Amino acid sequence: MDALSIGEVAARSGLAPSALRFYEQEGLITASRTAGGARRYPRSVLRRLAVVRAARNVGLSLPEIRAALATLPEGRPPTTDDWARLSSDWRDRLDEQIAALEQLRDGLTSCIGCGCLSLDRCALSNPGDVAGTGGAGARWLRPALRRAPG
Amino acid sequence: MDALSIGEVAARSGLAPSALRFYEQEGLITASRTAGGARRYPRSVLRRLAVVRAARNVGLSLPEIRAALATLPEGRPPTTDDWARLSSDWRDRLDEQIAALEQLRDGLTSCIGCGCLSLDRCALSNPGDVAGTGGAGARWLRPALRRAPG
DNA sequence: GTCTGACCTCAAGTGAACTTGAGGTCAAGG
DNA sequence: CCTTGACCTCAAGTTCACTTGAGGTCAGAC
Repeated sequence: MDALSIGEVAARSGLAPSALRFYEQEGLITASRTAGGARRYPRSVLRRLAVVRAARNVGLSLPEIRAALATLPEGRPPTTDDWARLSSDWRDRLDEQIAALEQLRDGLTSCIGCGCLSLDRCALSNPGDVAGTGGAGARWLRPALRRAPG
Repeated sequence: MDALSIGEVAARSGLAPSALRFYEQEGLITASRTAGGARRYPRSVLRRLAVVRAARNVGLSLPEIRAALATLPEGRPPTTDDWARLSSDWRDRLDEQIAALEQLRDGLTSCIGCGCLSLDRCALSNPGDVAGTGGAGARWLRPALRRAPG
């Protein structure tokens, strides 16, 4: 009654079963097992997944989310205080992202029609630096928004 | 005098030589060759690369940028009108991204402390849907901002 | 004449966040 | 008993925007 199968959690959360297994592997959620080896999730996993999704939307990576979740109690839903702390951190992040985009947009607006696009000085080509990357692979900054389930 | 080597273009644009070769391969820029086979770029490539960077900052993919560049004259710098058209399109994109982030932030703000995070109704978990993905691989929405060169 | 540095090509690797596929188990229904 | 469906594991594939590495060419300085 209180134990959900992976299929049920997938349906209710909008995540694919493969994503749920992956999240477990990454330490974002946990599951008990039936005698046969099938995963059983407590209902609270849905709320936890909602938190994960919110964090992803804010632009956190899975390791960062894991760290944030580690500050929450594993077994029971987060208290009002827990949630207030996390969500206020995330709001700050969003504010930063919005500010960066606005800066870029304003630079763009002031550039329209001027053809000024010079490498060192145009606000468009050189938005306020936001983060460094380093290493190989695709290097982009935080994604703005991710899709929510249908 | 008017022909730049790949090393010079890399230094002036802040892009790695490998990135310049890659962009050429992807059809974003072109280069002539010396007798020995080394690339020679006209000075205008710097402006073109600035446009590419601006477009990346706005969140366009390389194929999208290629399409946008295809509407510009290849040999000479874009006219004021060309640039006005592109940059106004991009500004609209930025406006959309900003609006989506603000919606998310406002949902987050209204959620702080309420612990309401319910799967179907919370604005945080379900921001206004912005785009669909589909297919395999990493699926995130447009990155917010990319770093400019030092 | 050889060394150095800048350049070349082509194939394969990188990171993130998952998905896909192959091959197998388990419980319930007919 | 056999099939169907839901589940399991583990390895490999996917996208994007590049980087890295191996192996080679070429021009100028010493």
